[in-house]
Amino acid sequence: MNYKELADLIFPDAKEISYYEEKYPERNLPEGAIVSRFAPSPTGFVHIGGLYQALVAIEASRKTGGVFFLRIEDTDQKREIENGVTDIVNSLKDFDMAPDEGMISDTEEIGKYGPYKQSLRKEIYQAYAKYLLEQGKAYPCFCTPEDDEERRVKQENAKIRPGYYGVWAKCRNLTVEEMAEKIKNGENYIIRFKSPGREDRKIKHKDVIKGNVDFPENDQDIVIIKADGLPTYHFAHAVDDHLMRTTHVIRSDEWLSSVPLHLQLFHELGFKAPKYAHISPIMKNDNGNKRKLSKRKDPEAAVSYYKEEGIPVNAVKEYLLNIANSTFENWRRANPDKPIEEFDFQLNKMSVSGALFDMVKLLDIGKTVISKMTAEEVYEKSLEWAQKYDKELVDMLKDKEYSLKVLGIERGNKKPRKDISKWSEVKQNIKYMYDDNFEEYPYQVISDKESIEKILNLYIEKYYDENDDKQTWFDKIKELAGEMGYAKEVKEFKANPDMYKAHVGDVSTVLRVALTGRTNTPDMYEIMKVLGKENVINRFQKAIKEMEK
RNA sequence: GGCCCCGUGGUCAAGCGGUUAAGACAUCGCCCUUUCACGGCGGAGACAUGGGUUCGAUUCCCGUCGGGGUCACCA
Repeated sequence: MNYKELADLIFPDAKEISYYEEKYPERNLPEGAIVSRFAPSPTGFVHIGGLYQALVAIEASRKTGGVFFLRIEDTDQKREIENGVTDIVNSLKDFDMAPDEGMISDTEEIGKYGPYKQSLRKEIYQAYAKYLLEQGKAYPCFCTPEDDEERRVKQENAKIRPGYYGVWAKCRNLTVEEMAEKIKNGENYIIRFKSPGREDRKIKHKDVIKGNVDFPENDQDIVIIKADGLPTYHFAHAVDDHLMRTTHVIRSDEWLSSVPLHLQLFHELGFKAPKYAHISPIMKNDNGNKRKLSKRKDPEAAVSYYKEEGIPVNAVKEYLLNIANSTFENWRRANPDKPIEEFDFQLNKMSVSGALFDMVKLLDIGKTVISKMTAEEVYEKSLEWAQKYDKELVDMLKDKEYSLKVLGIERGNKKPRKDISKWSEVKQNIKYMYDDNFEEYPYQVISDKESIEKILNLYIEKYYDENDDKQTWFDKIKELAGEMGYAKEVKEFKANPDMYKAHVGDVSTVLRVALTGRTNTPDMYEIMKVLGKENVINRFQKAIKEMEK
């Protein structure tokens, strides 16, 4: 009995690896092209950190004329959730981040390097495991989970490094005959990698983001094929990223410490190792401590949150890009109207330390992004959002022509209005333009019934003319203020505060409150224009009646 | 605990041996203005700490402290 025969005994049907090497040839890509991927497990909702990684991978690959693909890492069926893959695919779509290759639905995929779902690649992993077995670089391990647990406890009690290595690697030293014997006897086993490493030796690794990092060599005989016949992450990573011809593995930095193992795996498998770029995760401040955004505690951890809140897709991407490459902000200021695709993203300029998530800043970007949109765009996007999340808004927006006017107030000029940061704010922002049943009339400086009635009546009867231009319109309000004995100019009022009870601004406020039920609104002249004469007068009359109650 | 990563204003961060230590968000004040949002101007606010190396350290080295990650038949 030799290794070859043992390998045949374990995987009798596995193909030669040359078959796969030929089936998945090196990619014919321009020099320097980055092939990267997003490789999530379908074990829960898509995390903002995942989206961040995917965005970085996309940017890196697109900027270099490479490929970005989506691989599903579903080798742990226990943790899998329903619709996991669909969620991932749709989340990427929602952010206009559909992959060039890989899964495009729960069952469909595109690209020549598939299958892109690991559970469908079982025979490939087995072929490579067999290849390792044949060379004596892997071996079957008959230790039961109980054995492993016992070992762990012993190691812990003795305060020595835990794991399956050295003298603790019991099955490592079994003879081929003993192994074959046990297998023939029907004993359960898994396949372990026979690590050639030594803990007292160092390896050097140059990470694209973290820079030079030295580690002790890996000496753990890690499991490569589990009892269910599926590979562990490490083995699948090596086989897949080799076969899919990944050039850059861009992943969360929780993987940094397994780099020695991965490098060893690539080497023993005879693969050229990819470059690694370990990204620091997005953190959150929790009572003075930094921690990862948590699925349980933080709603904003789920990408679905942004969709539900209606935070513009581009705002999220700009915010993330900003964290990824701090030069983005400067670029954006210099190029306020360019699409983000034109930004020259640099993988190696990423920050090494983890950023704290800043919702305030995100929302600020949201404001800016929305302020640059046309009324038509704002209309379409809000409607699209509303159809999913707010029927009342859908109703409001029914009259498109009118809505475009409403949303067009103070929009499209040099200093566009910046008051909406997300689609879920639209309704509150424009409600009064559709509905004149105000909960209250919060009058301010001028608040006595008599003065208000007088102002409103005078305005309707004597001053309001829907055909006035803006200057005339405002001059008339000044006149009205004068007629009431208020200061016609705010400056004058400020110069002689004792001479007047109020000023033209206070008169405007009365009109504004009567018209909109609010103290703060966009330009009132435009509001009146959009509302139209009939509405304006009706609203003022209603306000007068309201005073009499 | 071992190993690894990180540490510039509240936050994101430029800077990488000599700088008045940028900028953005947030905050405060003023200006603009019929209100708000915007815009303009200005203010306050930082190199975790102790040792080295150096003529000179935010920048380089070591320790300390602080934060994070990792040590599964999970990814």
